[in-house]
Amino acid sequence: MTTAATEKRRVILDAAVRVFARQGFHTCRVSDIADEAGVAYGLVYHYFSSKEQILDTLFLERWDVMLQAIAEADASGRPTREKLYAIASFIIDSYRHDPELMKVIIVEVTRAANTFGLTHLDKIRDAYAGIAAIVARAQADGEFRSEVTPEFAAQAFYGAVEQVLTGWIFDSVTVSQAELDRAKSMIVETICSGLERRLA
Amino acid sequence: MTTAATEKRRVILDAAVRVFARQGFHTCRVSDIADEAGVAYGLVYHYFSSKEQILDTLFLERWDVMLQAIAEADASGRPTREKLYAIASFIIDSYRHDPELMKVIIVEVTRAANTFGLTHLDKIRDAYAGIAAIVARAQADGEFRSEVTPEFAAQAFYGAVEQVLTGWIFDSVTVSQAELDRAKSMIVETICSGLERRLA
Amino acid sequence: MTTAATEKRRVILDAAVRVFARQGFHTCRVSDIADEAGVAYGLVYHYFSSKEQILDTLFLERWDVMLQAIAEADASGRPTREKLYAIASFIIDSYRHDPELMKVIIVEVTRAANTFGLTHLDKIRDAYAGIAAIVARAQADGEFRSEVTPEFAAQAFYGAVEQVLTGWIFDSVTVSQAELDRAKSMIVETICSGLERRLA
Amino acid sequence: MTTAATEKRRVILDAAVRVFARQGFHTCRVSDIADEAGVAYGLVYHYFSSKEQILDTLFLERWDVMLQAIAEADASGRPTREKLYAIASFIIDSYRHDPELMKVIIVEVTRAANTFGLTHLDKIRDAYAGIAAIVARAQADGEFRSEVTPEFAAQAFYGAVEQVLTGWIFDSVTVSQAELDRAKSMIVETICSGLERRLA
DNA sequence: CATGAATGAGACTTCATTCAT
DNA sequence: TATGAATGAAGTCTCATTCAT
Repeated sequence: MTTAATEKRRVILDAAVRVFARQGFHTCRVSDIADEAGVAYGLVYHYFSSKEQILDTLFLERWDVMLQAIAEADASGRPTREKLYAIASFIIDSYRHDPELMKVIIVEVTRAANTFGLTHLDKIRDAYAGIAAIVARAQADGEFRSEVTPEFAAQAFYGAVEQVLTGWIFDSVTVSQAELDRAKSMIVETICSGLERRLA
Repeated sequence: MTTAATEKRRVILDAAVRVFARQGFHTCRVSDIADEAGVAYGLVYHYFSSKEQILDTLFLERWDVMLQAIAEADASGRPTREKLYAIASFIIDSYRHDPELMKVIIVEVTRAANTFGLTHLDKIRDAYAGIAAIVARAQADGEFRSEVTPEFAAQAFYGAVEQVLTGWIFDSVTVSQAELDRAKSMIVETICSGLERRLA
Repeated sequence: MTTAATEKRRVILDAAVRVFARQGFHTCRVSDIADEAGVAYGLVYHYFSSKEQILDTLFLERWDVMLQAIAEADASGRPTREKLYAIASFIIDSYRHDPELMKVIIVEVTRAANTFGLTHLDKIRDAYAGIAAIVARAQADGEFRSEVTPEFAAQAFYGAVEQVLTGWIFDSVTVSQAELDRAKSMIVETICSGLERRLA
Repeated sequence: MTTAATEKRRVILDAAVRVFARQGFHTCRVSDIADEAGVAYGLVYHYFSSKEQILDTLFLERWDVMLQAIAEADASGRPTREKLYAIASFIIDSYRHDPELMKVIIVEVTRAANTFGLTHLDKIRDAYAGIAAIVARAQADGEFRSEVTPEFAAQAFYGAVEQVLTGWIFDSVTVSQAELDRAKSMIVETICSGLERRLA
């Protein structure tokens, strides 16, 4: 595989992000992707075996980076708030860096698990599990109270992040850096305050 | 319109819930709905103008009841925790009462706003706005601190509820009454504790 | 069959004329006719066995009157120009009296013989034959020259009349009485002058 | 677009002529065209956006040639009878050369303007206008008398031609060259004699 | 690697007609 | 006579995928 070949593959993937973001996975045609990429129809099938595999690729590329970010946060010895702040930051910064890709991943994959055939459910749950692990450790350390399960805490945290992103995605307005940072703080502040052990 | 006529319409709607829940809106065929309902193909089009309109009808029927529940919670003079508990209860009890319908509404509508053409975005936002109003009132009363916006608070609350439901939906296991009640408590406890003003 | 029953039948036929004229036979639905007539769907099938039979009825009702007018013109002892003038008059006056009915007969039947399954071809040809008979008699009398066949002469005459009507039908403007009369004269003058024996 | 590609498009068009002529536009299915052409169903939609567009294409291809023939007749300095003879010849020779195509154009388009949505009305009228222009010139030159309008003259002429063709089309017998030529003469002789100024 | 013509199964929707009341 | 709910066959168009060049 030459470099040129690899580049075409990338061109198609990038075009697919724009097309999926604009028209939605189900509504767009493979030819729309080819057109957007400026390549011939058949070339898409040279690099990918199906339309779905393109979405798979886009999702996995990004999600694996996120799983890694969660793992790193967990492994760092920092305070729990900082760990969760790092994760919220990673996701929100991903949105800032490539809002179309995040729109596709959230709208077409994580929020559409049913339609997508439950293919990526395990991968998605890996993220919740990673967050839950951080919470469990905080509970073990007495930092977080144990009245809620780590699984629920992860759902609340991730649910808040995704809900905020979803709002931005469908508002179709550009979000300022300040707003992005404000959101990170609000999420961590609210959820962590809700989870922390209260002093007597 | 006779009673019999109305009943057939209902039979079709109920069948559609089961089919949408089982196969997904995009994947199922109109004939699947007709078969499930035990009526002729064409009768579906006698009562509904398209497959999409069936989903619209199911969503609006239920969502309007929920908007009403939110409005009632807001109007009640009860403490904020109780208001939010009432809302979480309403949604979770809806799930217990008819998990398939809730699956359809969440998976095919509220979490699929893009695919669905943004048709119901305003309706969906009405719910967030109703919750935000409750939070805003609590902040005005000094009960909740003002560091987070009511809009974010609503997103965090609703996001947590939906995330929990989504978990159940894709676990495809029956959830016990105790688990349902536990979830209500955890959601309200976590989010409200996160939002309440702390004593000095 | 009571009078009331007969009247409903007529109401449906009259409604069908308007609907066929407005939407075309192929494009309209039987329900459109029922709606236009203000009767229930099924009643149309009480009086007529099919949509096509309604058109058949409308056509035959009118066409038989025209065949009679042609026969009467032929039987009258008047000069040939007057015979043909009577026929052109009959057709054009039919248009003035009920343009929608004539539109339906011409557009959906006489000019659409193929689509309509050739059902009425013989009836239509009866009209040509009647006109041809008049021409043949004029040729036999030495009034018309014999260089053209009576069949062709009938085609030229009827073709001119229908073409003029078709023009009005698709102009969708109201035609004044003067224009109608002018057309009668032009048709007879042109065709008869073209057919008459020239003096040496 | 390679030559092979273009050829398949032509194959489909030619097959459509046969199918439309045999079964009628409304009665035939797109699959009939594909079968007749010996190509896959979808290929029809690769080259044409709808069944109607196939008919459009067939009509416009031929009609534009006819408009050109009319324009050339008008532009030639020849006597009016020769101009009109050229036009009648063109149309009748078109029928001899490809009776199925002419059947389709006349039955499904020019005589079915209503059904066809009036799409081509302007194009059709261009032909009448071209003939009317020839008549108007003859009137201005004193060759034709001015008692009839050029528009009517064009209708009478074209109406006669189309009526003759329609007769052949529905007779479904092969017409000899002699009959074709005879028809040309009769049309021109009759209409022109009817239009010409008479000597005092 | 690159092209885009060719394939054909599949789904929605329409609507003439029937029939129970 | 009158109603309109119920039926289901039929047809257009879409589009993912394949394949010859």
